[in-house]
Amino acid sequence: MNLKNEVLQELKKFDLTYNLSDFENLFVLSVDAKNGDVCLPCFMLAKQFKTAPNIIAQNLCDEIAKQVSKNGLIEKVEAVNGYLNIFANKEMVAKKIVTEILTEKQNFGKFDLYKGKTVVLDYSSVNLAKYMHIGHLKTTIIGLVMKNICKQVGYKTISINYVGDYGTPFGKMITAYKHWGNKEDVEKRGVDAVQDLYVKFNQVAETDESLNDEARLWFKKIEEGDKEAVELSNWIIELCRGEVERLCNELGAKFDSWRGERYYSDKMQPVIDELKAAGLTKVSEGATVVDLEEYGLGVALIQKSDGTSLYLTRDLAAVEDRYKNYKFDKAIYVTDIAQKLHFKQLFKIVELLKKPYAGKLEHLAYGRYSLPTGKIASRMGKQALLKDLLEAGINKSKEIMKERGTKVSDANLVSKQVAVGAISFEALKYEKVKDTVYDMEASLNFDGETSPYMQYTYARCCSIIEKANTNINLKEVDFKNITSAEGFDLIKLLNKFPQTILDAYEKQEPCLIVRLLMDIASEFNKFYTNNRIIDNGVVNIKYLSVVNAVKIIFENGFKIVNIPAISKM
RNA sequence: GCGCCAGUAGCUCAGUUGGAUAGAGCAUCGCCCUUCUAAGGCGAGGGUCAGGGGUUCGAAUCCCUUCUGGCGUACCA
Repeated sequence: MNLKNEVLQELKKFDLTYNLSDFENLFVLSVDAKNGDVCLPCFMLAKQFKTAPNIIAQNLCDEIAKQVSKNGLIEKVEAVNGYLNIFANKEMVAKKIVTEILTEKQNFGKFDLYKGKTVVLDYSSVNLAKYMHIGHLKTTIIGLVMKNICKQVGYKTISINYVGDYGTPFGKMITAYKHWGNKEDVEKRGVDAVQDLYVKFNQVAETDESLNDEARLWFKKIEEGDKEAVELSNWIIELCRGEVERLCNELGAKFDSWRGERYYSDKMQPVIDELKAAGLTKVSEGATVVDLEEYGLGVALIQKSDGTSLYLTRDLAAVEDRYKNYKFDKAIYVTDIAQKLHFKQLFKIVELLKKPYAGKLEHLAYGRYSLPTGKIASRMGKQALLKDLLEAGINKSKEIMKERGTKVSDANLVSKQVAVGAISFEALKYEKVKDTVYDMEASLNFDGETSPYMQYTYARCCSIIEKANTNINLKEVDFKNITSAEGFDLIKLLNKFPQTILDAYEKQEPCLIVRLLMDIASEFNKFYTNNRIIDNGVVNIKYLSVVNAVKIIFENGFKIVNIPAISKM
């Protein structure tokens, strides 16, 4: 239910000296339950009516108090410090919210606002020849969760892992292989060996600039279709691909398409021709560029002076292809904030070309990770790898279950679910734009505000419901005299779920959902400590209905934020 | 140099779009398992909201400015 709106509707029935319809947007949900459910700061009214705010609040309070009816939504009003605090009828509100949740179940918090529309999400998109590390976490998880959020508001979603299987990095790989690689070793150790070669390349290239020239030459050969170059790069990619696919699967990131950059290797010429025909290009220092200075976007490079393509060139070809395939209404690119200018340039060029998808492209940019020791980079070697984090999470969880003597049917599955939850949470817990120092130890601390805490709370709900083993007849549920501590505050939090989904969608901010779920977990644990749902074998139906509602919200919410719901842990 | 982003408790972060006494978790120190899962609950200490101006009934939030950090700024992605 929309508590604020319904309170406003109720207020309209009252006969008041001040016409409140002009001030509807001033009403807010109270932050603190002691100040009621909805409140009106009267300071703006004070200005308009040239009367002190506390007097206006008191006048309103007196008028409303005389008119509140026993069966109305508004139960009580108070005037405090220039605020009019409105207390809703707890019994009615609780009943309505719990009924809505238990009736709508998995559809609670679902919308069909964008029904019939398609959104394409480009996320994860990692370089196949390197290990996935903590720096790849946000794109993968935030992308996946944004997809879920888009689905939740009605979109048809297409998820694309636009993998890095092309470009200068592969020129580097071939160069390194030619200098220091050996076939057997690479075939045997796969991505491990490839990663070592990449590190070696960067070490040597620091002092020997000719190595980079060699790499660019190898990339030129790849692009020109040179047999050896193409075969070598394909070979490396196929050896490494499995590792990325496996990890994405483990994390629950499924993709509709794995079409990577390489696919566009022979589809860029039309794009370049089109840009030329539109008179947008010029040749500068031997390279083909689009000058975007007049828009404050610098110069966009389309073709290097050696004739090879760039990321931007491929992105132009890719977006054209995606529009042709999916006729999307919106496309979201989930990357690091460092690529901001790149996407601004891409979007501007698309606009200048007057493409039908101009204005439909969005860049969801997130802040970067660093390590306590400094920058994180694949060329530094194997640091903060996702596979290690996953493994450490599994071990930690197993250890705790062993200590606690928890008996679950499949300890391997549960510990993996805990680890996946912890990894998802790591990527989602803060506002996306924040730069984050990644501390493995801290992310494996399962006490306090963590994903295991939420999962554990959910397991508590399941355990109670199982033990109660009682069907709820909603008509018999009575919230008479319910207090804040008896679940009313908790119920009001549950009611925020649908609006939070919409906020998360509009702001592209998945952490809003995670934070609400965390607040619910915390409030539930208070509720759980203060009230006995089953007392001496007698089930309190009122409380049990709240537990069921909490369970539904967790299930709906967890599914969106990629945290597995575990019924026993 | 220019542009973008950030700066809140020892640490990591919230702060509902300008509202009431700035809140959580971690860490530290206490308390609570013969009753529904202690991965839990309760309590204590901890603050110049980076500094300085301004806007107004009212600012962590908006504007200006300085400082600090990150990123970008033509042949990487």
